[in-house]
Amino acid sequence: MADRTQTDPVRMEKIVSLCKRRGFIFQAAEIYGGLNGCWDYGPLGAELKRNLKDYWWRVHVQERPDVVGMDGAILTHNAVLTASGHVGGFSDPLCDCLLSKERLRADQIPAQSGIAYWWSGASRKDGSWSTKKEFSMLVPTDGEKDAKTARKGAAQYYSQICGSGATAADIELLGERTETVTDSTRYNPANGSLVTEARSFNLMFKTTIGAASDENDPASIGWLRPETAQSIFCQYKNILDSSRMKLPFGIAQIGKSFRNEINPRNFTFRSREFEQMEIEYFCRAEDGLRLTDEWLETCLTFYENIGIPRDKIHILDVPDGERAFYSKKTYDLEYAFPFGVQELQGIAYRTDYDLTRHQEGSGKPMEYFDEATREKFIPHVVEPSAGCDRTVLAVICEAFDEEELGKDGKSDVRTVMRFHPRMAPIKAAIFPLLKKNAQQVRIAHEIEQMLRPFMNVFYDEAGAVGRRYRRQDEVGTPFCITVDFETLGEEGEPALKDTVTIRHRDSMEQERVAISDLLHWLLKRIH
RNA sequence: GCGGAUGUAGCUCAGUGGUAGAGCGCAACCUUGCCAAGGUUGAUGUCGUGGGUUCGAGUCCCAUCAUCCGCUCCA
Repeated sequence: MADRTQTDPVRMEKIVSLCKRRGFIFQAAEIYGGLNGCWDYGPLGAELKRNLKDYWWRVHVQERPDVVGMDGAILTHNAVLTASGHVGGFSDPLCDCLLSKERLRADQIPAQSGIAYWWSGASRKDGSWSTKKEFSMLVPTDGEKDAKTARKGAAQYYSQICGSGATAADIELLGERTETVTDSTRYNPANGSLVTEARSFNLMFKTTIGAASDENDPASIGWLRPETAQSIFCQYKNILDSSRMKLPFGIAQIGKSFRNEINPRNFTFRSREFEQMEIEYFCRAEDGLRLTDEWLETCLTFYENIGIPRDKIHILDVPDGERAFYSKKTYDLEYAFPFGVQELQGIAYRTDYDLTRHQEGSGKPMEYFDEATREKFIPHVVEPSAGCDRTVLAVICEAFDEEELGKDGKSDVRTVMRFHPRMAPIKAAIFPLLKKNAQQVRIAHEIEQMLRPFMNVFYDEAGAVGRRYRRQDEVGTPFCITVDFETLGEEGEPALKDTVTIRHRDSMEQERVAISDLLHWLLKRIH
């Protein structure tokens, strides 16, 4: 297995730079200094993302008789997320060690007893600095630390906050007192240092609903959904009743979700606002594990069909103990981004956990009645859940290539985005060989008008044709169509009249296609 | 959230407290007969933002925002 920690920051910088330069992805609110964790898609990025979503929807919903779609509200009822466990559990109490600065999960600090040494402050022995900030070190009853170690730790702490390069030896501790503590979770077990007050980081965006809303009134609390899944579970019964679906069947949704990430990082990979492509596939309990494996295969095929080869996807069979407690099986599909191997998608067998929670929370029955077996039960669910923006980023990273084309000793690097044609933002570019040739220009425009209703195309006549090819390479246009002198029938074989040159992005090779065949020729390749 | 680094034209980056720069890109015209970098002309900057020091700040100081790296986190 490849080294999971291997990174290539230079490559990533080039990708980010190209994304901005060519209009794929910009930082949100850039002119105001940027908004942390938010990104905007430019003209080409919007096309790319739309191509991904459209293809996903076509393959997973429209081409399958057993999956239907929905589009749920982003604003979410407080009760929904209370029942799902998000309101109570979607936050972690965190605190920081004052001495080592490491971050700790407050609920994972063991209770310790012993003598706590407190200081009311400290000063530098040369008198150049002093503080009245309190600090404490614990000497546990059963530990190896003693008062001397505690004082040493305190001196180290104060020397750090002194900020003028003082060492622990330069510091004088003030106002020492001791206190017996029992079962305290306020001290870092690793070094005995006091930790900061636990702060709860709720990862959900809270809001209030209604003009006379009161944020203390539970009835007016609303949330931006942290995942699309919950609206599927909430509407499961309505969809079942209105669509006449029979188990096993799935409900798919593409839409925005929001998480107030503590630390957005890695370009669009971890954003505060992101789009998900999720399916909840409902089934009988005995089919859950088998269907999880089937969905794994379906998803791998999907990635292959958008230009991410199977061998680039790492399949992580999440082991016992690392899965969510309700999940009997989870696969994480990971991709080797230039910033490391990271999760693209999860496929989780979630049992009947979610529907059961909502049955309890709402008091409404979530059961399914199986006519064949005369059984009534809450269906189990397999959840293939993919990050849309992450997948766009993976498609971009996978497509990015720099090809060495140097000749005659001159170096020439061709930057080319090798998008799968069905993902490419621009499907074909149309050029007249010479913009001075009115006939070529006219025919090129006619071809543009002919193709435009069916696909995104781009007309260009500026500069030498070679330069135009290269410009299209950089945005990943798979086909360039050139109207030349053969098209006009003025030169070459008469058979070439009304044909055009098609130049392939990846191989740079050319072939001739009749104008009358063009539309069919292209549709076959971009579908 | 902590620590480190960075922030100057669309991009990549120079810039010693004293007039804002280069290469590429972009626009127009010329040239161009199929794979970039030929010619002429041109546009583009509150030097991330806000304070401060100074006669004078892109440069020094403080704060803040953002990005990257390392921690941490990622139900």
